[in-house]
Amino acid sequence: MTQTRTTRLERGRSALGPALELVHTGRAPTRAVLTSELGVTRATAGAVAAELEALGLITVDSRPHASAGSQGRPSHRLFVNEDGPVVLAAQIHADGYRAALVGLGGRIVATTPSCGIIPADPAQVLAEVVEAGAALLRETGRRCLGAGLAVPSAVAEPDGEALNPLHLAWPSGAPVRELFLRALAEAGIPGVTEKIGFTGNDVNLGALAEHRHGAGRGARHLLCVASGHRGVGGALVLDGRLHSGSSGLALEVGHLTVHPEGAPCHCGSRGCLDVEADPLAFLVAAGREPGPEVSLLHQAVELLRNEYSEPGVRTAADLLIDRLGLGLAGLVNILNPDRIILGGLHRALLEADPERLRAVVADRSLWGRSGGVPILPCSLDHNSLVGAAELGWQPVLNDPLVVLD
Amino acid sequence: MTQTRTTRLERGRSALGPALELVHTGRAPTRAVLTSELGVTRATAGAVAAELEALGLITVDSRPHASAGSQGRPSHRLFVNEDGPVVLAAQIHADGYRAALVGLGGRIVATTPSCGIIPADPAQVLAEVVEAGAALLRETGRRCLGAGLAVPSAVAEPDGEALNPLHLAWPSGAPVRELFLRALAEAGIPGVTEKIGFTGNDVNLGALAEHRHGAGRGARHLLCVASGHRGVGGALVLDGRLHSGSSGLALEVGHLTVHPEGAPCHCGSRGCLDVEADPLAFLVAAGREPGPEVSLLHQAVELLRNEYSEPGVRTAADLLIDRLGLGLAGLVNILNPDRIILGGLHRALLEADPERLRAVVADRSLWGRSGGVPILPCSLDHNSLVGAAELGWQPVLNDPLVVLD
DNA sequence: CTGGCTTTGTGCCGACGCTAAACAAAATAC
DNA sequence: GTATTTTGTTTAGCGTCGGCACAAAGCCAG
Repeated sequence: MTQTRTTRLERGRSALGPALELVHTGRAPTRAVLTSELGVTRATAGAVAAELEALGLITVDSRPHASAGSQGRPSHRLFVNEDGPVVLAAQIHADGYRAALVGLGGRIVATTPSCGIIPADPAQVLAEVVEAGAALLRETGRRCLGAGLAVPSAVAEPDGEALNPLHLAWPSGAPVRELFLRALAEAGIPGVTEKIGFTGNDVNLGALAEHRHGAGRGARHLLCVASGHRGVGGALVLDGRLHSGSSGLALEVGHLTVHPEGAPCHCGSRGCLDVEADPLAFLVAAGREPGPEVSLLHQAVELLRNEYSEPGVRTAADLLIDRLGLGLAGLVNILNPDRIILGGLHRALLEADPERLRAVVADRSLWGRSGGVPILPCSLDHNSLVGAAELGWQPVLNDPLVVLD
Repeated sequence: MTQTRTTRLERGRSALGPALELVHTGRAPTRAVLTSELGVTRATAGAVAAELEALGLITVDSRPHASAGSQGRPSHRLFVNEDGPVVLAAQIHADGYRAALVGLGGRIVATTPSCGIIPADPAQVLAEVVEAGAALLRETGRRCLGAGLAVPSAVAEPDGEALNPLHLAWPSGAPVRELFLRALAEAGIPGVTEKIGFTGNDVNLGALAEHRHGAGRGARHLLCVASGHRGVGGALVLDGRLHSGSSGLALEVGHLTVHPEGAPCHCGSRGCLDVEADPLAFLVAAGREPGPEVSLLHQAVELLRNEYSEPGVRTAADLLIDRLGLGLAGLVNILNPDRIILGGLHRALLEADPERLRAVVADRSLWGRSGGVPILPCSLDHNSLVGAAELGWQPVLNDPLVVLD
């Protein structure tokens, strides 16, 4: 119990938020790093750390630990408080929905199994998933500071409507943010009064999670591309902030042309990435009849992992890698990211033949410098869920004193 | 002479920079607006304005002026100081080079005529253009606070090398930023010691200028596309900041596929925007033999403006509008900007048939909401030059107290 | 083991940049 | 002319952070 806090920090915009974000994203393991990262003095960093500890958000390990061999006094280490508050995260996807409690640092504290049936009524789905989350809160007794939701469709800003949720039987334009907030209010979940944030596209939120806690950590301009059930989604994190466009419709990368003579697409064009490099396209290219029992993504990934040695599967994979590479090269020319992360089927394609994909991207993007961008598989389980939690954490990261209510 | 400044503001990060930027971009005509835009109290806004006035950067008109009919005490109006310091702006383009002095607010105070010959040695060109700028400084007796340079090629970060300057006889990889800084030092221009900024791609800088002073003012996500001599350039301003990618190569939009069966491009693909919608493509489509006397851009724009009624010209224009629209639609799907500004030949195409272009973009981008993005012609003369000046102004906008040296 | 050296953490004081609140000024509304 | 609205200024005060001195805790040299 360190009660020796002397400089009382009061509510307002101070270094508290940035400091918490550094610990949250694992970039501030000690007070010393906090000092240099924030650009403040040791005195300030110490006071900020003490305040965050007093708020119950972080813990400090004062015991001497095996130091890294450098001389000088060893630092005390800072951790997010594993037993601290959580946010409620919810995800709707093609195979079902899932609720979880996520702590600082992006750690999933508790989760429900994925429920496999999606009712056609968005309000009912959201009420069910929020109730599942509320049950987790009751079981664990954790304090809840916010909530976030990931949906498998574009989310129109500023009102948060789900546009063209192709994988679900939902109507286009369903006001998911409003329905989610209403469900939270009905379930008595606190900390969700604000009208901003809280709902986002799953690929976007997965990208945000990867940037903060996964393979995208440290990237300045991060591009994520992932194929789920049908179609291809993209997301872009610029200087730590999600770019979702002026109305939430950015990175609709599914309609890049990657095969001019290719299959027709519902958008009216031909050979779009959406129809040339998604799970269905892979199964068809490999000559398999897609079955209805499990998701197309699951079938495609299993086929790729288990039967890659078969020539037909290998050929289909090469074809999709080439198409995907062409699309990524186009994005590289436009966005010039310093890292690319792939999810879903595209992750499996990358892992099947990393060199082929990298070569295609480097070959078709301008100048080797830009073409040499690292391409990595995503590294988090349930990254959309963790990303949804980031939405709920954001007010706390902006001003940790909101914890005091 | 208002000497009644009481609250002395000292060097450091205060509201001075944001306040100056608001006046600079014309978004703070009065102290009252400054108060609300900065989110500070009237007392602070007043002190900040007084300090900026004392620094010689802005002027205050205390005389009563014809108020806008609203009740309450009329505001005093704030202006950038027309007789204040300037920055040296330089531009290299296909037709020559030009130097200018640019004040706050993006106003061109003095400019040289465009010199029509570009020597093959970058160092010599930059020495000449800087010397022309130095001569302007001597003539006008203005104080110089910085400098900026616009070049017609991608500029690789972080070192500032010109990549593939197709329009010039320069070698690719010429270290233009270093050469520019050296020329400035030789000419004794002050305020250019820092190693960051100061050199950028002309379309990027034009976009920045349009965002701050022209048709892009107020846009949150601004996309600019322009065709100059050959090829097509793009630029993106996000939340007021230029996105030039992780290595300065973003928005190389010239290789979007807009005509799958189109002409081969040096990038290895076919039907790229670069070869389908630039001035040469237009002249060829209209059945004209491009002459060597003036620039291709000039020939194309003149043809479009003077002979639009001729069927062949009209048909060629429609063709290019369709190609350009396809490329813009692809960009809209990826970037979801809230405004698009066109320059060069594309501006002329827009003005020739605005409805056709808007219809193509709306038709080929997803969802009307995203497709309804406003498309405007650029509105500044010499926007690249003004944008280059913005690079020079940036340190002053970050901390106006640098004026004190 | 002892005495430097280096790095980290803390207590104290002051300064800077802002807010809050009262007051003053200049216009319109009635 | 008086009330109301909006803008600008003055004064007091507070919060956050920098500067500095000092203490603590580990290496390293002898």
